Amino acid sequence: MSIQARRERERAEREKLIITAACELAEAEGWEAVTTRRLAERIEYSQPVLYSHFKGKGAIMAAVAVEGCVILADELRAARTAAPDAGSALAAVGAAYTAFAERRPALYDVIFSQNVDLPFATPEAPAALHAAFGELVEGLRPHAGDGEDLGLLTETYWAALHGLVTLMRGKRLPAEQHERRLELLLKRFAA
Amino acid sequence: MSIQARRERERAEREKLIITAACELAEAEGWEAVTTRRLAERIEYSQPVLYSHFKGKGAIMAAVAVEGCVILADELRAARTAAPDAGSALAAVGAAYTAFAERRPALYDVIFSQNVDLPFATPEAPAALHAAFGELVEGLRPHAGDGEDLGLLTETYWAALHGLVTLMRGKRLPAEQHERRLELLLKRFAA
DNA sequence: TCCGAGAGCTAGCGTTGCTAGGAACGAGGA
DNA sequence: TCCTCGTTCCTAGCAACGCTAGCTCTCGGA
Repeated sequence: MSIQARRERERAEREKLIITAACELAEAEGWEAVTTRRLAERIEYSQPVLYSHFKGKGAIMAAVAVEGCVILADELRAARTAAPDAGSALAAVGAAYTAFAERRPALYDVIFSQNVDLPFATPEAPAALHAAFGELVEGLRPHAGDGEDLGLLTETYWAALHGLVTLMRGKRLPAEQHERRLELLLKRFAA
Repeated sequence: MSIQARRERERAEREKLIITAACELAEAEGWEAVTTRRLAERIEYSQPVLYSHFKGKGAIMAAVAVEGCVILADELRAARTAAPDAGSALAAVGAAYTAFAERRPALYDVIFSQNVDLPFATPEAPAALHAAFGELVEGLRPHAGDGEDLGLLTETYWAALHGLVTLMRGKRLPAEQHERRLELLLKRFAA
């Protein structure tokens, strides 16, 4: 029985190892550099071992995405609660969001841009993702107009942040004016 | 001399053929289905012929993107000039933009999401892309506040549209509420 | 009629994600 | 103590990918 337990524990540890290795590799060299062979080499096991833990590369990316949601939610909450007043919380959360995207692009991409077979716009989505969205909701709550759906308003604000971030990372928008665009966006959403 | 001319004409036609084949294939089955082998089969030439026209698959995608910019610019201009008044032009352009993204997702992706080695946020960017951006600028002009940079405001509005579109296509936002989110965005940008 | 340039083909390289099949290890029973 | 059987993990390989080397064959020009 305890042998079984040890095996399961070791297996869980190795699974964690795969996820962190994939995350590190992606952040260091981008997702296109994350191949199953390099990943296997990094965890010092053979390639097929990955497939005994995950259905495929996509499932590994999904696992990294779930971990990433936790980090993002933490950072957004920290930013919001550290804001001096409710009025500046929106700006704080927005800045934290784009900072996360800039600082951890691979993590951001796998959560919000890549196709990773995870439930998103449903209750089954990762709890941390709902938590992250909740931080945006709280940031916007004081600025929702009468009769405005707070959830929809948050989705729209979130989409704007996402657009700024992805267009910038894809070189469609010059990075140097990012702060001023963020400022403009805030002015439009702070009613 | 005329032989030379005929050859160059045929070559140009074949190049066009490659681009339209890539575009059609991408729109029918997505860019991941566009392989050099399938493309070659489709144009009824062997694979290496593609490389005598384009440096690689990326260059083919870039060519498709340039074509796509022309279509997008046309549709945005049509929407804006058909708007009854300057006040509704912003809504018209925004709706036309997201409609384009929804109707021609492969084209939209290659222009705005994929990595395609094209100059974007510079004067060397495709002229049609500047034209498309110009339509957004004109839509926003009546709504720019005093001291607001119209260019930056347009970039921000554009980013918001882009975010709505990409999050929806990536299943991060439910499609059914799209119209209401667009409405909310418009209300915030129509000063 | 012959030659040479060039266009386009076949074949193949290295890499990708993923899988089949066998070897080796280790727990449990005789 | 030894055998057996199940599990774990590795070697090897498949099909498909982007891309390229090198040969063939056509065809315009002398």
